[in-house]
Amino acid sequence: MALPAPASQPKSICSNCNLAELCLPVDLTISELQLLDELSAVKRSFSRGDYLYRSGDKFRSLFAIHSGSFKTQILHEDGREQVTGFQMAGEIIGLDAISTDIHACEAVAMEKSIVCELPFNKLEELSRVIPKLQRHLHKIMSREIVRDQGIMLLLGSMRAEERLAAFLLNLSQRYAMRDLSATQFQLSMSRQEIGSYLGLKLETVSRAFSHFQEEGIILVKVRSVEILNLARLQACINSSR
Amino acid sequence: MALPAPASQPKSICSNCNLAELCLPVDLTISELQLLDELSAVKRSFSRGDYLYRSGDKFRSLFAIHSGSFKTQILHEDGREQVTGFQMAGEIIGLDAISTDIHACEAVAMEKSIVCELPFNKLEELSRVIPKLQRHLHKIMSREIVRDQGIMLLLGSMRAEERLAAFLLNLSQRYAMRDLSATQFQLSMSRQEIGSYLGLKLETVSRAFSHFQEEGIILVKVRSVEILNLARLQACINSSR
DNA sequence: ATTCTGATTTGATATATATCAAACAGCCCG
DNA sequence: CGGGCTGTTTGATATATATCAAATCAGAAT
Repeated sequence: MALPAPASQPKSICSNCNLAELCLPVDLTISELQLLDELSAVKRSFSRGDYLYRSGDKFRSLFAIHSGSFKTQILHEDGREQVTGFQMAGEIIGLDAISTDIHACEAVAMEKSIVCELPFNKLEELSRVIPKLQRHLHKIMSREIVRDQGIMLLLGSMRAEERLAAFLLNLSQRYAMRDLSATQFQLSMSRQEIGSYLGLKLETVSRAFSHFQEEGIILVKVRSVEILNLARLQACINSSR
Repeated sequence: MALPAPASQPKSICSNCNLAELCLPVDLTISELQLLDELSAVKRSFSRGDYLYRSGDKFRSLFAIHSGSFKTQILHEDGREQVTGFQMAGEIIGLDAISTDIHACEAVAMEKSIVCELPFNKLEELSRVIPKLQRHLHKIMSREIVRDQGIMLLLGSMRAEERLAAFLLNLSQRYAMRDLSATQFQLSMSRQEIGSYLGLKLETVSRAFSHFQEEGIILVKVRSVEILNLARLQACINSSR
């Protein structure tokens, strides 16, 4: 596969956000839910371009994206930057910071977004008391590891068009999971950002889009994409080198 | 940076292995240590080429590498494979499987190796009782996420020689951490495996080695490497494109 | 020591992607 | 409504890496 896609679904931990199945953690008892309220997650909102956190910031909380979307990126001294992911509603970010208590990357809002702050200390306390929450947290972290390894596969062994196909299919699945159209959507990121994520230059991304359109696989007009033939997009990924 | 290297040190959880500071978890009280013994981690040994687990295997345990080393790799349907890491003594593998209860990648011994099996259920139970262990486990998972993102940066934005330099420096640091020479070591992996890890073909890896040698930065004779000039190797990584 | 096998190095060439450059389109703001 | 800005597309060309091929080397088995 590659970009193995949020395997089942990106359940988050944010109890008081109303994303239903997406955001509520598995099946907890009433008393467990009451405990969860202790998290009393603060909500904060962000506009396009706002930083949720920056590289070097002290770590205190994980963040559940309530609405909108973010990108995470690493900066290298010499100005190079690498987008490491695009996160959408129901997903958790900030996991990288647990390791050193300092944020290793930065998170930038791609559009108007609302985020629940989940103080990590409380999360740890609660997950000592609620085994289901503990397991949930572990799964979320592990899922991130699997996702990252999928991207390593993509970057290490796929060619440009395969990468773009994998990217589009991944978006498609994630939209579907949120009961949005799997075949028609708006991209919230630029060609340049897609390129950074996929390890390609923006011109290469643009050419790959154009080529898919010539082939009748997608319809693309700048930021709006329609997938005409999911199967052929899938097939792209298996063309190997 | 890139390949940010096990930030502080790869402390593991395996209480009854005697790797001293590497393998013992932080500072626990006597009673906590006694609890840890409940893990009663079984030790298993492996020869070069043996599988510790395969993709698709049911997940039960994490594994602490007691001695020797492993590689982990993902297989793609069409035969492509991507080495996702080389792990050495004191490091924990299997984290990717927590997500789905199924191993997402496979782990193969690179040499004679001994491994402590850490049943994950017990680990979760214990970490509910020993907050330090809980935190430790979270840090290990987070460290893996940071490591993976470093590799994404490497694969997404570095050229061949930079990648090899980053790889050698990462090995160097990890050997140093284990009180082995930071400048002279044997590679346990082939050019082909290095290539897979770095997203390059084996010939490209070989040429990069040769070029570093011509430049007087390293001395390389097939599997044995001596770094003559750490600073210049560092400098390679910042040459950007 | 000798042969065999697979890994590594090195060279010649092909190819995918980057780079440079220009035209074009969408959009904000006066 | 018309600049001007920024992002996108497209073309021409350069370049890094892959591919193909052959020679060499190292280590294992005999």
